[in-house]
Amino acid sequence: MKRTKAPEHVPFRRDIRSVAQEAGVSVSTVSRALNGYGDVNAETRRRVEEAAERLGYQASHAASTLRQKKTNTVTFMVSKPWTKFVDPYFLGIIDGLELALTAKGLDLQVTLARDFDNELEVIKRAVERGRSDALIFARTRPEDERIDWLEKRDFPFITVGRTLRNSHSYVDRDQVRLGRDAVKRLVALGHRKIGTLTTPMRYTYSHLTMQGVQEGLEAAGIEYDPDLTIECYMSHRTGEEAVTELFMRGQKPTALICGNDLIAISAMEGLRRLGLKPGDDVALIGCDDIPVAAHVRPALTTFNLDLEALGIKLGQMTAARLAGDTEIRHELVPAPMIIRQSDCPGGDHET
Amino acid sequence: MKRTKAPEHVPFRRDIRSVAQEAGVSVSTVSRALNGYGDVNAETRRRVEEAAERLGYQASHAASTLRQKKTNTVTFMVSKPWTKFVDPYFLGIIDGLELALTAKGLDLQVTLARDFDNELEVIKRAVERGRSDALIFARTRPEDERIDWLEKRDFPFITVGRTLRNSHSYVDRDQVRLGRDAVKRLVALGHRKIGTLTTPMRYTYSHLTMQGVQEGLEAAGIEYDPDLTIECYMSHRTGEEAVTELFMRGQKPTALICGNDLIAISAMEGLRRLGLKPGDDVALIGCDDIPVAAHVRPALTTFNLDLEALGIKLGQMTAARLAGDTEIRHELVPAPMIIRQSDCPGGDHET
DNA sequence: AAGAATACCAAAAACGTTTTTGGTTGATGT
DNA sequence: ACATCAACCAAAAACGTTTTTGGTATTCTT
Repeated sequence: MKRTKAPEHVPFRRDIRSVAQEAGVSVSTVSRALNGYGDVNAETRRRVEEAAERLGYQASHAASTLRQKKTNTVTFMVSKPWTKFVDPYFLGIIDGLELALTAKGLDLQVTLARDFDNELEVIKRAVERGRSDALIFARTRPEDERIDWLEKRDFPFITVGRTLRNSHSYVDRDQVRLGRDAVKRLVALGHRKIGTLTTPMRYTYSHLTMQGVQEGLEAAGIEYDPDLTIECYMSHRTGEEAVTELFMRGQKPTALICGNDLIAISAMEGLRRLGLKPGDDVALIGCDDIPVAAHVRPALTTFNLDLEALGIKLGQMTAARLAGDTEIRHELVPAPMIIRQSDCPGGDHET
Repeated sequence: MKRTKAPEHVPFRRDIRSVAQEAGVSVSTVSRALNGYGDVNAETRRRVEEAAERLGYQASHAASTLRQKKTNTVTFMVSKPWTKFVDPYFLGIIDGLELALTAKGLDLQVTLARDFDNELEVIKRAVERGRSDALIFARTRPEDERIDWLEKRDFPFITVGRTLRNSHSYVDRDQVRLGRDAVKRLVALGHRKIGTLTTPMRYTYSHLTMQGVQEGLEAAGIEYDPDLTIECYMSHRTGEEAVTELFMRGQKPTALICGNDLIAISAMEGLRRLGLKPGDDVALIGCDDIPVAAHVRPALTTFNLDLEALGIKLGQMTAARLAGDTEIRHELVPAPMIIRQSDCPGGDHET
């Protein structure tokens, strides 16, 4: 039992040299064999692969990264304010993303940003330390300093969501159309006084949804009343509080379009507290189709989003970008409406 | 403008040598200054830090890992079957985990396992390629091959949840006590016929909860009837279907203890379909206090779990382990009951 | 059968750090 | 004034790969 300077508890070396020795070839041949380059005999390759298998060898990621100057890793950054409440959204995306990336031999790595200010910090750190080849993040804002920084550095990235300039590749849902569709549906049901409980306006997608809502109202010949719109922050103003505030203003909408499902569900509670029956006295439409939306009473009418498909598209775009595709690409995925029970006819008798 | 062999589009080198040049010191001094070692003048250190800042320099992670033989990174593995339905659980933990780890100068990295079989694969890959110094994962099973493999390799890891042998460090919730408390509460409300909709029995925590339930029943002098227990898989048998099956068996429980909140919420719907009023005809108790639990009608009585606290504990244990603590540690966090409306008195008139 | 082409492979260089080794400078004690 | 010591720092080695360079058998061409 000869241990060639075995360090501490490690039973034996698992570096490329031990594989070379085991297979009876040179180090460089092992590398070529394992990385699938040419110039290596099929028989030799087999021997090398077997030796590697036997030793449980995998090339050190650090060493190979250092040499190749690429990590074969893509980082997805998720911001904390996001995690807390819209969880399925985030997880669905990385599910699809992971699928598409591994298919291309890329690793996915998820990092967290503690808070708003921390986001740029996290990005800088990841990029400057060279921990990944591309970055993906969501919750874009109309003016987004993360994007400014990355563009200046010419570092590959793709976002979920748009900005004002849209000078970069993104994947997004067709929020404008979603807003229009929601209004159209409610108008068709007889509603004229339609309120909106939006997600925070610092995000681009909130603006786009509102744009859709306004377009929908205009198309129906209804004047948009800003007083019927209220911004919700899940941390300190949920749908419940928003509804209360809306009615305290003296507004009596017969229908509410909600920026996400959690807002809608908590708005239901707010309505009940005011003695109104959600889905009966007041129609509600959500936005995300979170898992619980179907199980709530009344079951929530909302918009579906195929998160996995979105993630896959994201992964494919990223892989293409890393393979040399320099084109800036914009992809919109549709958001079909899921009709359940929370939207109801109404409006006429209330006016 | 002299660019010393600038590769491609990169404006200038960002390696340690350029920092050394900028600061007018040697490479080794830069390293010592930046990593906070002694033997470097305060003034010199300041100069170096400024130079690094000016150049936007961060030590290459690959290079420093290669040299130090440690990554200063901890990997949290999340299994896909988990992500889909019990999202907040997962995210809450990594929130706390990240907090504790960054406080100790460690990076958190999250990876996904596509499915059951993939889990070991992912672990092997991460460990063999040396991408992190320690591993954390959840959803432990009574016999867990991931643990066997890691123990054989003597690789540092900590789990969320227990196994049969418990030969390793873990953090867990006191599920047994939770089961007992749930029964105690329902018995106090007058229930005698108590059903259980468990989470999949392949996970240890399901067993522990059931153990608690049985202990609770025994303490109340009620015989445990296996026919009142039914296993739910969120993928193909939700609480709704489980309830249906339970009543089709001829069982008429007056109360249901549910393995998680989503089971409870979908069970409510199942009850309604049978013409029963959840929280009125049949009492329900959930398990996780997911964000929506309070907004559902009837509001769900359930058990809280301070996920962030759990994550923090996890992070601290991991950091200690990496700092040389070889002790095997077991930590249980409490699970206080959150009483809302879904549990109701009953039972007597039904028997 | 000789030269050229091909297939295969070994040796060495390079990637960007950290850490060890050893040396220089300036201050301190006698 | 000399030896000692402390403080600071530069040079070089090492980490484990990948890739380039160059060389040696083997096969192919004529």
